[in-house]
Amino acid sequence: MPAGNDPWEDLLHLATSRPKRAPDRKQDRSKRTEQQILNAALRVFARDGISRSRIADIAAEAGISTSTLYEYYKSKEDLAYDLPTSHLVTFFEEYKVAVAGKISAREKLHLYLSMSADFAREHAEWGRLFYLEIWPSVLVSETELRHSVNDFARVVLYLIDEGVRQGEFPAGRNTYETASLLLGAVNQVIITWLLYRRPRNLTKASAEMAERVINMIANEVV
Amino acid sequence: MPAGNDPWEDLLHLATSRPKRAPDRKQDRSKRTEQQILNAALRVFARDGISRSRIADIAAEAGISTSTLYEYYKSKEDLAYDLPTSHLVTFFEEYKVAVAGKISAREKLHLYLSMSADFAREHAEWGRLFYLEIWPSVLVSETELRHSVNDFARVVLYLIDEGVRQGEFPAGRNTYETASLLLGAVNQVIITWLLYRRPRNLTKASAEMAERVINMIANEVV
DNA sequence: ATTTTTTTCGACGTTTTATCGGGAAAAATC
DNA sequence: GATTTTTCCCGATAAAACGTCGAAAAAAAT
Repeated sequence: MPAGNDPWEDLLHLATSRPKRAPDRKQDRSKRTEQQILNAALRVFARDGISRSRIADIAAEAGISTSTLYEYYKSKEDLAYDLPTSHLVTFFEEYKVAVAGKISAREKLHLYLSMSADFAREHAEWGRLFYLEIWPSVLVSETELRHSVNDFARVVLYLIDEGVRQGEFPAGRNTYETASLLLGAVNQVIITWLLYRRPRNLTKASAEMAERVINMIANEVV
Repeated sequence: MPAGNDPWEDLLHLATSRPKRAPDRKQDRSKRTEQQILNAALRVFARDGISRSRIADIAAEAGISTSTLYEYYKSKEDLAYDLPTSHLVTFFEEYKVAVAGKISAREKLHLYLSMSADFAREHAEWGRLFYLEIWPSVLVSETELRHSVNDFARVVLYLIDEGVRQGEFPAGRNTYETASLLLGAVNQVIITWLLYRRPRNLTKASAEMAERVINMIANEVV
């Protein structure tokens, strides 16, 4: 699918087609091994945190030797930063499907924020890795992963702009500031849940928060 | 100073008196060495990130041998998590002084959020360490540092409650949710600045954000 | 069946982390 | 001001984790 005329479609398409640095493996056996590594790494990273995790543990968990793991990833860091991408692509794909029926920017935005929290809840191991270790990391800015991370924020930016254009949100506010407000508020809820499992019902809490903040923005007197 | 009757005073007092796991060093020479270690560690951690930093580098930067460093901290992690505390205490002390004149919860809250951003700007190396590596870390919940981190959020919680009691903010909202909203929004601005140095003027941007969100909360129709 | 390509792994070298005991420097005691 | 005691520092060295390489095993191609 080439770049069309609809910038919204283009944005989502881009987000769902980030190249997963394909290692160009020929045999099926390799694809299985790779999957085993990723699954094992996710478990170990989420359990011990990236810095405390040992390559040997991940390899053992995956049922292979350490040297085989190095055949696939050149370092622990490499593995850690490659890991979140595929999940993130999945999230964008799910969102793409779910958002299809929605018309207003408001609805799209609300869905986006709620779904991101729900995705973190459903994939809690991934969530811990992504929200608590990868996203805030100083080092992301130097990796390929940063494109996916940027896509994540760019969607919010776009939807706010759209909302303003369609008169759903008042004009006259810095879009970046508004995006930070939305993302910051919802992410804070997600992070607290990942760390302390509170509030108990993340789905409800994040949907409420999204609803509340979007309302505030819509009703803001400029 | 013992625990008095003013819960606000007590809260601030607690935050400024978190025990810095004192290694009980007797000689002045040691105090100097310790300070050299902390300074060196801050520089190295901020430059390379915790995981990439090497004990040997920190020791060299501090002008001591690695074994001496181990005399003071039993591991790299230990050092990393001990580092932010003293700065955080300094922040609370500065805030304590600055807030003395303020009466309304709104003013206190605005000052708090603005000052926290400004503090991160003035101590950018510390800021990178604290906001990007320590705070979100899965591991904080197991360290002493978490008390200081909790103090940080507790102040916001308290001030929102106070604002509600005094009629500055509407009642009927979950205080935790409101606190997440405020903290999340302002922290997002700080984090973005630490990572990308944008927006250019953090002082202005964070003050604006604080102002905006506090206004929204004050004018919210429940 | 043989050759070629792909994948895996054990053995080994390197880097980083951490320990330990002896000796120097400072403080305390006389 | 000489001694004893305590505190502090470092070189040598052990332990652990990281990373490499060549050869063997498995799969695919001929």
